[in-house]
Amino acid sequence: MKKSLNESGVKEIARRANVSIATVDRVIHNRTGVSLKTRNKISKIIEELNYQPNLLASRLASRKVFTLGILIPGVSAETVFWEAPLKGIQRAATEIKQYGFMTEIYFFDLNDKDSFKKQATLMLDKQPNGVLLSPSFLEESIEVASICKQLAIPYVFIDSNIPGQENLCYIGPHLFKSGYVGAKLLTYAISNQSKVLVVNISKEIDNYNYLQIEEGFRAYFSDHSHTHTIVRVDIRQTDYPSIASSLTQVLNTHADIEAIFVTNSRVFSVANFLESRKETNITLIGYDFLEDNIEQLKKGTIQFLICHKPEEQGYRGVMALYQRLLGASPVEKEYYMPIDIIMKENYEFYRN
Amino acid sequence: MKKSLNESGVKEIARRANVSIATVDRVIHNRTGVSLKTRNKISKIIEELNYQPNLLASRLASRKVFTLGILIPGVSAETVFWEAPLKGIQRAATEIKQYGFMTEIYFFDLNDKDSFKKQATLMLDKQPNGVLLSPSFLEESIEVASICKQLAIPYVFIDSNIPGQENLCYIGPHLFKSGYVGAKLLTYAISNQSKVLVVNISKEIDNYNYLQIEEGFRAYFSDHSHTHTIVRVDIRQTDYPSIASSLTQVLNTHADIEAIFVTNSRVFSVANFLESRKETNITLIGYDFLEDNIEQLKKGTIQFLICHKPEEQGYRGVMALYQRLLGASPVEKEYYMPIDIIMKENYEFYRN
DNA sequence: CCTACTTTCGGGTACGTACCCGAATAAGTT
DNA sequence: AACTTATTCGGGTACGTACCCGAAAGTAGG
Repeated sequence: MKKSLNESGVKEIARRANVSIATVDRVIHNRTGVSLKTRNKISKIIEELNYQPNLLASRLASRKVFTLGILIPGVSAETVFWEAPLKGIQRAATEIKQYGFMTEIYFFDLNDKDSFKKQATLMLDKQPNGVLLSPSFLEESIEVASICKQLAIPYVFIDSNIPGQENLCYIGPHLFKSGYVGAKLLTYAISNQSKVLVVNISKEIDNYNYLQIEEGFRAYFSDHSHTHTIVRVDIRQTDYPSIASSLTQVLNTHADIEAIFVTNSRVFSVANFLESRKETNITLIGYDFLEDNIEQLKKGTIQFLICHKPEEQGYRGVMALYQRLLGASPVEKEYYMPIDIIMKENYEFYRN
Repeated sequence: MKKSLNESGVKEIARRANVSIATVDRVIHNRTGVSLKTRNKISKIIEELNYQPNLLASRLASRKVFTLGILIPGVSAETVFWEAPLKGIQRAATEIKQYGFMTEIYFFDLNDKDSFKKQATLMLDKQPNGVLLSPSFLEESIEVASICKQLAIPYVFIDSNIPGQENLCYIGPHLFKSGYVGAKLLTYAISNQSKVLVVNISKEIDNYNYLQIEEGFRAYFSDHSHTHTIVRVDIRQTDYPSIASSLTQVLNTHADIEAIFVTNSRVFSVANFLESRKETNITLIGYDFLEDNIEQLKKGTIQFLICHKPEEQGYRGVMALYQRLLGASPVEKEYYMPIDIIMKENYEFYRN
């Protein structure tokens, strides 16, 4: 079994144009040193042959190493979520390593703007060939973006987006629609004219995300001539005692709450709370495929989890840069992740 | 930016073992012509260095061409479903083409056992290096499997499985659980003690699949001390008039049906029927992300679609063979697809 | 017309692996 | 011991592209 003779390829182009391989190569990489006349002739032949460079040979021959800078939140007890994107990033990293891609990951603290700035500087100082970041802090992220733009470094946002930037692409959820779906799921479990509670647990940060989700959530009710009452509570401390005390207060004031929608992955805390209070009649919906959440899903304390494939976000983010730098195929500007619905009955087959 | 000097690689191994590159190569591909002593020495060094061959160089240098034989149902008005796996297969095919993989697709008629046999023979006569098939016909598929086994050709099942075969892997849904999920979704929309209808529309074939789904569906109700009545109907003709007449009859006999569960992708026909009858109070659930189904989902005639990522099934099926033949990484024996839930509110982000 | 410099181009080697061919050595035979 | 045959091994080229280096051709200034 032999490979079919390669009819296209630099060699063939060179033959047809009566020039050397080196000259063809110059045209392909539009380097200098080719007269306009030959350049045109060669370009035309390339066009005709619909030449596709052999990526294998190309990467093998090239001594160039591409460096990718990744800027994401570090994983802590409070940010378990970021385990998944990290895993995806690492998977992509090993995959493209043999193609000469080096990946450097910089972790920042989600509770500390300065750490973001610091890590960003560290990253950019290395002048990477591509950047992937989670734009958790609006202003600071825009600054990173503008520096990248200046240095002609393509950059990709994951998990949350900043519209209007010239990023290579965004890979993450459509938060508004996601909240919308959450509301829809809620309505399956509650009666008319009932009271629902929206819970946001986070340390003031990243409530940019939160706002869009809640907006979508509320939009569903207003789109469907709602007869429900929406109560909301913000919990700024992420430790369990704080959460418990806040929730106790709310549930005491509103004894008739039928359902709770938690806007991020900390649903399990709320679930723990409900469990301890032996509240079995409250429907609970939240976000993300975390171990703690799945545990409560299995027990039935949580009814639905919404998930946006965080691991795939990380993976695709890296691969988008890879594609771009190799120029293999164009990159979609906005890659919205599916809004996946996870229940007790289908969680075991879910791929994060 | 230069690539870091390659510390591992055949050259380094050869240097350390005091042999030539050719000899190292012989050991790596366990070819003959190496004395046991040198073979062991080299093996040990390979172990120590944790040598990973450079796939790029390997594929480039190899003149070998791998052929993959694909055996799946052809796409027709009745089997639109198979568009998706086909698309995935083609995507994978173009991706691995530059690595020297040729893909040949053989289509058979889902209503014609003989066409399956015929296409299978055509495929196997070419002695492909790997086989991907949808084992739609039990006996005939087992025969294909045994021939492959004999010829030492790895083979992969997609969409439905035949347990106990020595296939490289299975890629597809867990049908029982899928039916289970369907039942769960139904219960969100119906009242207690109501009557539900299970509809199976297919020409006698592939009811192997159907049985598992219905089993799961029923299991949910019995697991949850059901108070529901389940009516079922088999429709052996897939044209609309036949479906309409069957359904008319059923709905006339059972006027109090609250929900319908269709066991495959032909839900849209049922939806059309309900629409024409102006039945807006019946909950409808079915399978697959087809254009016709989405249309009815948007209109609200269908409440839920369950989907198992058919396109990804095709893609992954091919890639499993690719991985195996290149020996890059081991292949999971059973790759169950997620059981995805699609509603009006999240369909636009779904990736098939 | 000669020298100095710029532009345009081709030869050739390298990337890491696959594999052919023939040489050297070992084993067996008369 | 001489010769045949089998076994073991190394040299070297090829895969398709990248890129270095130096040669040839063209341009300008005197």
